[in-house]
Amino acid sequence: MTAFEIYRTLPEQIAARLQREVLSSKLKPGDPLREMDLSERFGVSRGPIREAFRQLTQQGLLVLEPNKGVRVAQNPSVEVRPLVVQLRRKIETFVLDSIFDRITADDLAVWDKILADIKAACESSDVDALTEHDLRFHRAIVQSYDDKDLFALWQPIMMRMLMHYNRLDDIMESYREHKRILDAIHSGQKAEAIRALEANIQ
Amino acid sequence: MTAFEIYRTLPEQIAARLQREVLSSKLKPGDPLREMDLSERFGVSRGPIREAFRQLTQQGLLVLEPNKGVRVAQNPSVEVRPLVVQLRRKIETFVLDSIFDRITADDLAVWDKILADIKAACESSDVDALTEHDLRFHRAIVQSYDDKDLFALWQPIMMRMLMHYNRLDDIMESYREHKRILDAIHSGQKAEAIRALEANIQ
DNA sequence: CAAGTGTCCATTGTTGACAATCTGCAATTT
DNA sequence: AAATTGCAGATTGTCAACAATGGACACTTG
Repeated sequence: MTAFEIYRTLPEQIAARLQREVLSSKLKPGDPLREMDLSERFGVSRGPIREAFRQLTQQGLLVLEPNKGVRVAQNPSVEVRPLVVQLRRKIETFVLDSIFDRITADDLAVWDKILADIKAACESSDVDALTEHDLRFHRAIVQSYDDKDLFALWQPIMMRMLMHYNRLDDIMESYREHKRILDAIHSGQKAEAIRALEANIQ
Repeated sequence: MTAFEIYRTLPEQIAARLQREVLSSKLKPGDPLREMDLSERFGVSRGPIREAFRQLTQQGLLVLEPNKGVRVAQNPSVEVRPLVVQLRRKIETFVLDSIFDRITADDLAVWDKILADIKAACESSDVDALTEHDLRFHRAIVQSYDDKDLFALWQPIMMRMLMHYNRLDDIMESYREHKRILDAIHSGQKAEAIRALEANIQ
């Protein structure tokens, strides 16, 4: 189902696990995370846990208060959310516009595969899986630009949009939106692809 | 000269010191930072150093490679820089537009004080001081919106624009640009203030 | 009884020792 | 001679013990 991913370091593995739990609302905004609990759970000392906390804080999923520990971040305020949407649109459309003529068959094959995962998640109404593959889809596009700075700026914006993913009444609509993007790319319609991408980001 | 700032934690103090050295190009892109060197220099163990590294990595000033340590980040690519400028404009104009009618006399007094520091830096052609006060100026505006998410998204964008601050031939122009912003705010001209702010961000 | 003070306990902050990993160079092999 | 392997030193990764901090609750004090 999900592509096998390699994590080089212990903290990365731990951060990935915790990321899932936050994005799937298994961990809810405001929930405290205690270093010792997690060090027992993962069978490591507190050092790697702290490093994982650092990574997730950078992504905006956790907030850190000195001497008080970390908590799951609150959702962005309703006032700021429209701005976050605009920022993400600017970045992702910049990427798609820039790379459009350099997209390879390999790129598309990967994206098609992720689209299939999105479809499967939608058909089984698995919201958590949809969130995960939605993230994979857009991350794959952004990373195709291959610029560390761009990715570093995009990631915390994306994370803030993914927290509590419940925009759609009809979950299948998410599949259709992503399919429109890839269909347009397949047929070389740049403007239409960008339009479909923007429509998906809201 | 510079307002006294309180840092709650050891890593914050260390991060602030290193931030200055990166922004003033005392530390240059690609320079490696070794944990043990810094732990000796600051008289602390490696733990707080690592935490400081984490904060600066989040800001985009350092890049971390597992098992290889951290280096000073490279400047953003010329292709990405225009996008970074647009993102920063979107955020700061959003803030100014949102808070304009709620700006207090206290806010303005603080901003005027920073403007005076900018003026002094320009008059003495102190580029490092100008960078510092330029950062303080815009940070003060963004923080007046009082939203953690907004600030967290803005900071790494700002940092990437500040690395190697050498946009201007005439350094005094920086003072004039900031003065135009505050003049417009003082006289209640919102549209003009936003225009001046956008002109300053490039 | 309200406001302030002190103590205890849970939790994070810091440290130094040890383990794992990477880099550069020299010895070896083909 | 070119490529590969195997050390040795430098550097980061991990750990467990100890110190410092913050919050809750009981206690004093007016």
